[in-house]
Amino acid sequence: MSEQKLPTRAEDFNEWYNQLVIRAELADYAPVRGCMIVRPYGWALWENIQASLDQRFKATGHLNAAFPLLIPKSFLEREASHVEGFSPELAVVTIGGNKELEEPLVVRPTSETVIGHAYAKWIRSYRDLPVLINQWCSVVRWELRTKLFLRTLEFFWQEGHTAHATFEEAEEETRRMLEVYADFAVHEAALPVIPGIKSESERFAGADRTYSIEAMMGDGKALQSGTSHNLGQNFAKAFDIQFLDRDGERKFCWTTSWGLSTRLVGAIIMVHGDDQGLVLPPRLAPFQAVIVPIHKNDDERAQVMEAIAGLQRELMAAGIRVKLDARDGLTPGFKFNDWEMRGVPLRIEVGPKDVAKQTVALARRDRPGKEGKAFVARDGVAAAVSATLNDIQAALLAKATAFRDARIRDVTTYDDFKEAIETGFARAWWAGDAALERQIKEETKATLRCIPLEQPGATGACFMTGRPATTQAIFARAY
RNA sequence: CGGGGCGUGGCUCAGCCUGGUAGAGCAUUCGCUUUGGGAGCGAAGGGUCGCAAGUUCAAAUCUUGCCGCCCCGACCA
Repeated sequence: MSEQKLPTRAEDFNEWYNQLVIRAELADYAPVRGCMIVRPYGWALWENIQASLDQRFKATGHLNAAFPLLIPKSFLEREASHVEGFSPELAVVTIGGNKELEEPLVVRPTSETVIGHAYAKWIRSYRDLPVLINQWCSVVRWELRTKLFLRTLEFFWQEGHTAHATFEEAEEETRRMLEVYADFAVHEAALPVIPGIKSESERFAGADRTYSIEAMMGDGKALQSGTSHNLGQNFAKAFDIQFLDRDGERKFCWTTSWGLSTRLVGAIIMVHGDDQGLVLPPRLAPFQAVIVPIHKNDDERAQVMEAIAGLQRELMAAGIRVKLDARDGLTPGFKFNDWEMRGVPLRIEVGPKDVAKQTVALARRDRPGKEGKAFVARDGVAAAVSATLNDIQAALLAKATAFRDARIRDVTTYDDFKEAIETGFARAWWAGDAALERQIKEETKATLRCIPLEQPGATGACFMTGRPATTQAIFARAY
């Protein structure tokens, strides 16, 4: 339950976020630094994200499996850049059953290695390929600075791991899953995202190519919201994943991995939330509509609750996730604020006047105050609710897209660039290298988020080097 | 690891400077009145003051050490 106002986003975006996560009851701090307890409301949101993604994974031919939490430390060391990338943030188990272990075990920071080990055993022939497996799990990375949902020591995600006979197939898979993420982000989470490829310096440790979807948060900063890696033959060589091809030759597989985490919950909060609290996209909201009964005495209460019972049945039958707030002793006003904090897309008020007039009041979360409130006929209300939820879903995407586009600036000079990243993304022709990226980062805190897949097609002069460039890149400060 | 802040009922905090019976608001429980935008009154329960040592007749308060958490920076999904 929430009793006071949040800081506004303009006042202190960071504090707004921290308080909102706690007060909307999405998550809480755990007894261990940097760890998070995902509360039922937050988990319900994650479950909807899972269901929606899982269905897409299955539709593209993937199966779920479960690989172990503990991995021999030596596994991590087999792929040179992988160990270099992850060793600083490993949690290592050295004692088991009171005895020092012969070989330390790491708590998985990601599962390429242990899955690579399994694939080496399972894959014999080109007929075994492709292998398309996903797992839902949590992983641990010993981060220095943490923040609920965005960066915690343990986080929940899915990681897909596939093996293919050719580079082209692996690349196709990598791009397909990036497309799945983008489609999910746009159509389910109402997050406009920019799919693109990472520069060498931002690449996953052990990948040949890393793709990501980048979203703009409500403060103009970027959040990498899903990644897809073409691992080439790096892990196949490290774990000896070979197959006998049609031509009778033994060859190394081409593997991919792709992941999307509970960080996406953070994206939803920071993109759609407003000064009243959370705003959830209807397609993912644990409750799409909340019914608030209004009554002054027992008579009214009986009437109203009876009307609501029928209403609730009808909405549920129409497939709408509806919550009845029958809590005693709280005023309607309190409940309005409470559910606004928790981001329920649509509020349905039912009072004595509604019962008498055969109406209900619908209040849209995305349009505060009277503007978003409408009285509709009780008859056919399920259709009206469904239509309104669709409207809200579309409105959230449109609003977020407009916000983002207004804050992407095409820049041609470093000065313009510095100005652009104060409020959003800078887009520019780019022909620089890793050293220049590092310099830009040191001077401005902005990083190369991605080189968007969608390019204007022309050429231009790199905004830093002046050299001819064939692609534009997106730069921003990022979470 | 650097900088900042904070540890006192479930939560937010006051009290500490200047040592002397542990406080407030919110929450909880009960009662009555309320209920279309964060209700009111009355009563009640609830605290090893982060841990340890020291100073003192006496420590939430002073001293020293330790631990933990949050925020900002470097590193990262």
